[in-house]
Amino acid sequence: MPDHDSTALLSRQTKRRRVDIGVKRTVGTASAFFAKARATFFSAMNPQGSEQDVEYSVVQHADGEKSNVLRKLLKRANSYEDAMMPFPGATIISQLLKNNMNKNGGTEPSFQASGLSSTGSEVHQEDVCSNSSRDSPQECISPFGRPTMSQFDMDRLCDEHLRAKRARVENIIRGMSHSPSVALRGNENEREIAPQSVSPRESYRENKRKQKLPQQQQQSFQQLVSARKEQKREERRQLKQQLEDMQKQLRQLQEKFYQIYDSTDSENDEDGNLSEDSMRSEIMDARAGDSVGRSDNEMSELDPGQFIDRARALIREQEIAENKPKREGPKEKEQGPNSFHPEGKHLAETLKQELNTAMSQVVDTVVKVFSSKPARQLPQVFPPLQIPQARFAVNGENHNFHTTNQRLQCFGDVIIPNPLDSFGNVQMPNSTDQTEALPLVVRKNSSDQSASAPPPGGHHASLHQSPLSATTGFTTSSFRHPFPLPLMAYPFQNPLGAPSASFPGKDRASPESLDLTRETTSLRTKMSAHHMNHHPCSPAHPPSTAEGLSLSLIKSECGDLQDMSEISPYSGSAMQEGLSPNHLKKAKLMFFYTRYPSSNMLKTYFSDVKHHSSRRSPKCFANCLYRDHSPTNEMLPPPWWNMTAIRGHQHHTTVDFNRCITSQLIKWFSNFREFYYIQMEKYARQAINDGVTSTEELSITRDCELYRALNMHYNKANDFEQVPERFLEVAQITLREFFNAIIAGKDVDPSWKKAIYKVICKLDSEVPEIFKSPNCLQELLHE
DNA sequence: AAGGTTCCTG
DNA sequence: CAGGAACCTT
Repeated sequence: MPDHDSTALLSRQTKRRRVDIGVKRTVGTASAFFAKARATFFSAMNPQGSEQDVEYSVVQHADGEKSNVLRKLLKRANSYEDAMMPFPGATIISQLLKNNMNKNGGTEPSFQASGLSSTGSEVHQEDVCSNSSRDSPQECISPFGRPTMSQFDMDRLCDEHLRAKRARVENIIRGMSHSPSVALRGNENEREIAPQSVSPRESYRENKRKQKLPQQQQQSFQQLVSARKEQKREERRQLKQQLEDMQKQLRQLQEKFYQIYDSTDSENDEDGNLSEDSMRSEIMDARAGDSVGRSDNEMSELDPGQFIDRARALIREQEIAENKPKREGPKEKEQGPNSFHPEGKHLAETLKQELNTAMSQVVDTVVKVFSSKPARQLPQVFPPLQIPQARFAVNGENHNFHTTNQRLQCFGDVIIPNPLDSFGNVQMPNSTDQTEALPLVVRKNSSDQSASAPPPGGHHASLHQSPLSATTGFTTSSFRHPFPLPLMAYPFQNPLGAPSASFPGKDRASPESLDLTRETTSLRTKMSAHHMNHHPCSPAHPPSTAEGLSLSLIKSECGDLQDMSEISPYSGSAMQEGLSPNHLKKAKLMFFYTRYPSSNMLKTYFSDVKHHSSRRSPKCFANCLYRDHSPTNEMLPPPWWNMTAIRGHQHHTTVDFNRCITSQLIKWFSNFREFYYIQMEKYARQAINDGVTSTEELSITRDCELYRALNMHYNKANDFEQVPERFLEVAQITLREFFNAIIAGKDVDPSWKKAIYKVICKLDSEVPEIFKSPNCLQELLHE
């Protein structure tokens, strides 16, 4: 119970001028570094970044133009020449931006036309902003406002966005390059951005927050990042080498291709061959380095389902195009190529084979490079690489989606052009050049869900239809695969995923997913900590892998059978090993009686919860453990404080889990109060705005708006019909307190609400005995 | 030091 | 709703 003694309260009110009021505390070193690392990785690791820029017609427009994967590959060969050759000594970033400029130049300021832009630029922008501070947007903007001695100054066509992008990217890089060996930029621009203007306000804020630990983390992060960078450079060299070889091959193929196409072209001009015309123009476009922002836009705005459909259509079209380069009638389709252009068909076959072989090599090599790297190298900064592969496996197993051929085509046609499109957020940052097929995998699932009925009896079906009573089949299989849950959970807005990894875009808003959000998110806790209890590391994880996994990943990826079986809507009769959604519901109903339950009270009323286990997230658990065992009593564990540490201290878990589960209940009530008071303040102010002058006019009835809002929150299904009258009284008192305080102008005091809290906490009423029963929910809701 | 509370953020 | 940080009380 909070101390609401008046003197103490006074001192609290005066002393506790919280420095964090209205202040965004972004000492989130981990996330900042993660973001930086992501950015750097992208720019440094990705010569393909330039490829993105020059990879144009990912998907053809709706005007009927035929698509041809081969053409794109050929164009990419051109692109490499365009991108790499003219700037042998330029930095990657410079090339990247140069390409952007070329593409955007002269036309509209199409922000989305470039590979770095569309979603990518947003990512970068976000990163930079969050690196500094969200409260001072000037910091993000300031570099651009200054006169920049850009090496592209001469180019009048360069618009603001491009300079901004450049500055942002380089700003990120600068932040990363603590090691002198990584000099990714060196022109005058950096010097201008370099002195990071730290506003007094921000430095004040920064000083207020603890810095010790972030520094610790920074050091290890820096070491890891720089080590990683070296590896990446080496890999990049190798990959570049390969790509150059590929370029040569492709160029040769391209020449052959042109010859054939030109000959057939001249023979068939009378047909007004669309595909050939468009192809020629496309080639011209590619050579001119024009922007094809439109197709990029189309891509980025495609639904996952549409995306897949598009990709498939492309594949079909490509095959058709290759089978009948002459655009025969349907009847002659079969024999046409043979009879009229056996040579053409032969060449097409040869080209296909060679391309497939070449692409296979590239894919294999890339995958091999990454799979050979142990995930533990960069546990925190770079999440493990096994994930994409696991997803591959799951995908191949469940859907048999990609033949090698198709995968190659996806690789070449869809993914490479924009690896950081809207799905870039989902993927592991370090997998940009390796997990190309991932977006398709994920989208495949989503498209299955959204576009068509769920596969009968499939995992999706069971989870989708009855997520709270999932079958054993689901859970066992989920246990077999280390990382199935995000895939499974995708239809629910990836509820099990890390918050930062939510899928952007339209596919989030299906009604079902909205309905399920609340439940599923509350399941997150269950799905995680418990797994650690019984399967500290699933057998599929060698220890090194588990260590490499960030806690959040483990949290989101692991589930197990008991978790799922306990999610039954009417559980609560059996001894729970943690807090279930029903406990949440119960707690909410209890809030109608008590706003400030003591921890002892919570323990007695949630006696059916085994307090030796916890649904608390592994991270919390880890933090608890760390707090207990840290010599310095730091509140947060360093990066190395991970699964190993947890496993090493399993015997301490009883106490820790106990504490954690209680504090989770406490946290729930804290959250309830927060909502409650926010509503009160809101309605009090609204009443004032509505001209209410006397508290007498403020009353709370069961059909007033405020009550409905509260009831909606704590009794969503409205299946608890015994909301006590006392709650209405307390709510009315609270509302009037807020009203009076605001009228009196007390809300200028930062801690003006404390006085109200003091009043309200005395108004708790006794919680009925029935709430002590493990079956209280049934009894309460079904009488 | 530990537990609890609030504020803020995602 | 959870995580995290700061602050308060005991």
